[in-house]
This record gives sequence, C-alpha cells and structure tokens, in this order.
Amino acid sequence: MNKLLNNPDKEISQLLSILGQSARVQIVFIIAEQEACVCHLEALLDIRQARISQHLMALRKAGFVTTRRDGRHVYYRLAKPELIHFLLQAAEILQITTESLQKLSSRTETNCTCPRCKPELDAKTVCRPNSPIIKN
Amino acid sequence: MNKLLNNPDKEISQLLSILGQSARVQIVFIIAEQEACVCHLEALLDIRQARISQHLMALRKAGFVTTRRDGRHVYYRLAKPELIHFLLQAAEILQITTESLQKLSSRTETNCTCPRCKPELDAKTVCRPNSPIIKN
DNA sequence: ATAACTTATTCATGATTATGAATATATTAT
DNA sequence: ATAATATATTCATAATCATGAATAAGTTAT
Repeated sequence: MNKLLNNPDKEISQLLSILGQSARVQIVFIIAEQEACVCHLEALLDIRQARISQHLMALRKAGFVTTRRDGRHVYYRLAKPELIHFLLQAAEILQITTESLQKLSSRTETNCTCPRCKPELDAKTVCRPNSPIIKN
Repeated sequence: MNKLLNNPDKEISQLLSILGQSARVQIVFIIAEQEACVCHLEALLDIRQARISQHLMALRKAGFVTTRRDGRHVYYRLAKPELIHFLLQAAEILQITTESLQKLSSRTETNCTCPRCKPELDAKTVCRPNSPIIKN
C-alpha cells in the first residue's frame, strides 16, 4: 500500500515538496506563533479562502497541522513544532537576514476582525478579511 | 529582476521544492560522502544519464553543487554541505530509522566501473553503468 | 424553520514540471 | 583526422499541480 515505507528518499522529498510552496511556508510561520483561523490567514496572506483551505488540507493530510473548532471558526496549529526549526535552518542556509525573516513571523494586521484579532467584538464577531477581490 | 529577494517565503519554498524530488535527495546523500561522476550516479540510481544530468543541472543552478572535470569525467560535489544536515533533520522529523537512512548513504555498487569504483582500470577506463535499458 | 457566516470540497482548466528521445558538446584514444 | 566515451542540452509530450469558480457542509443567530 504505502510506497513511501522504507524509501527514505521518497519520504523526505515528499515532506520537502509539500512545504515547497511559499503560501505554505508563510502559513507555517504564522501558526507557529499562535493558532489561527482560516479567515485570519486570509486577511494576512491576501489569498482567497478556498485556496487557503486547500493549502491547510494538504498540510493536514501530511500530518503537519491539527485543528480545533470553536463555534464557526476552525483554528489551525502546528502538529509538528519542529517544522519551524526546519524552515529556519533553510533560511540559515540561504543566508536570509533576521530582519527579512521577521516579515514572516510577526505580522501586524489591521483588517482582520476574527475573535483573535478583535476579542472585544466577541459575541457576534464577523470575520471580514481585507480585500474586495478584483480581477486583474 | 529577482523576485525572490526580500521574499523569504519564496526563497525558502524554492529551496524546498528543488530538493523535493527523491532522485535529488538521493543524489545529495551520495555526493555528500564523496564526489561522484554522472555515470557513477547512473549506476547507483538506475536512472538514465540524461535525466541525471538534468537533476544535476537543477542542483547546480540553485548553487547546491559544484563540478570538477577530470578528463572525460565531471565530478559533482556538494557546494553547501549544510544541506546534508538539513535533509537529516527532515529524516528526524519523519522519524526515519537510522538503518533506513543507511540505504541512502553507504551504497555498495557492483556494476560501476568509473575510475572511483575501479581505480585499477585507470588508464582506459570505460564507465559501464549497470542496466541494459529495456522499455517496459 | 431561515439567514448569515465560516470552512471544506469538487470540478474544469491553465500552468508548470517531469520525462524520454534525440542530439549536441567536450574529451581522450587511435 | 575518426572513433569512442562522458556529459549537457534541446525539444516535444505526458503528467502533475495550482488555481479560480462554484458550491457544499457545518455552525450560530434570529
């Protein structure tokens, strides 16, 4: 059944290829700090909801993230915290500066109104990710 | 010109996606131990010459490997030895056993007659990778 | 119940990438 | 010079994957 077993090269390359997309790298960096709901990621990344869900599904299928539902929201978190060190090692190999890296982790987001970002709205929070989508 | 600059997520994901192929992971493990010529890799991996060259070109373009020519042979080696630790960390995350990993590094190869494998043939060595190629 | 909201999934299509085949290039031997 | 060997490149096609659009499914509020 599982062709990956006893094929370390296949297992390793699969891990790498799943993380080999910039959106997924960004997602991992974001949820490594704190769990995040889909609409929060949507606000931060300026990627549409459906696509973000798809990325999250890929990461979940690989066992990299887990979920927790709270009401209408589903919060994603890292199932393997080691992944962050892994990505940081990649950054080190690439000699990416720390300042540059900070763009990935600490993001200040204005347009997100999810319960995390605006706890004062609590009761009937409506998550309104930033951008009105305009085709180019 | 370079869209990757100041886009750490893009840089990192590019690194990952280049290594996100089992053949390339295998190549890195092999040449990490000792530089290897194309026909040696051909013998070890049972992948045809052209494809191996293509993989090596991709790795070279990314700056992961460098070359040294000796006569007709071109020897490839790791330009970034850190890559091995990087891949080993991936293996650790995946909880790949050490025995399983050894399949990747120490390979005993019978069918290769490149100067490395058969130094006694030295003078007019002919590199004859194993398999007669038969289409399936 | 219906409506509003958040997330997940499916499907068709476009874009990218891998692959094999053929061939070109570089080096050495004769 | 020609032939043999080792590697690199090109090109056409197959396979894979990303993407957008549409919609389904799950949850809460009314």
